[in-house]
Amino acid sequence: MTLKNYWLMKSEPSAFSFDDLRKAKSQTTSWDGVRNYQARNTMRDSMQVGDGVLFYHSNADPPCIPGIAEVVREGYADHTAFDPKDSHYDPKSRKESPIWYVVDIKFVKAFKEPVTLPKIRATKELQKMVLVRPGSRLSVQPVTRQEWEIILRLGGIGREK
DNA sequence: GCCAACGTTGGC
DNA sequence: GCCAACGTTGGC
Repeated sequence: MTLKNYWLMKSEPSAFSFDDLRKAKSQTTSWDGVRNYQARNTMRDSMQVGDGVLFYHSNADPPCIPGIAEVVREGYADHTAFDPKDSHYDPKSRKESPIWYVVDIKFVKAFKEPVTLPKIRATKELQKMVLVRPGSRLSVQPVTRQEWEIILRLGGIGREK
């Protein structure tokens, strides 16, 4: 048995919001368009079905985590890289040797109260989150189990399952 | 809208 | 392999 891991994934709500995920077909989406190698590696190599995901709204006012999702499909090729008409098209990525990967995530639950970035910054136990590390811009990043539980408590969900 | 910090690109 | 220039991210 493998232990469940936790992650945080950033999205600009104007591009794709947590509510978009809730309303999506099967409440599921493929996390496409990521063009950063570190984030790619995380999705390709580390994220597993059942892992918990904090959905983060960047460039929002205030930036916040509105709720949680879960990984429902592990890393596979990002098809948007193959499509010349797609804004994320990358001619260097070929179907026989893809460069970019996605995972699928599914809506799990909205927080009673979104956990805002100022709230996270003000919470002592969350000072070491990758999210608030100075200079960190990673769009897919690891979250510790402790951080996960604190965020859920702040969001009003409490202990999950 | 500004701009600092970061990642990538490409000339040499 | 260095590093300047450029594009992007994302908080404010």
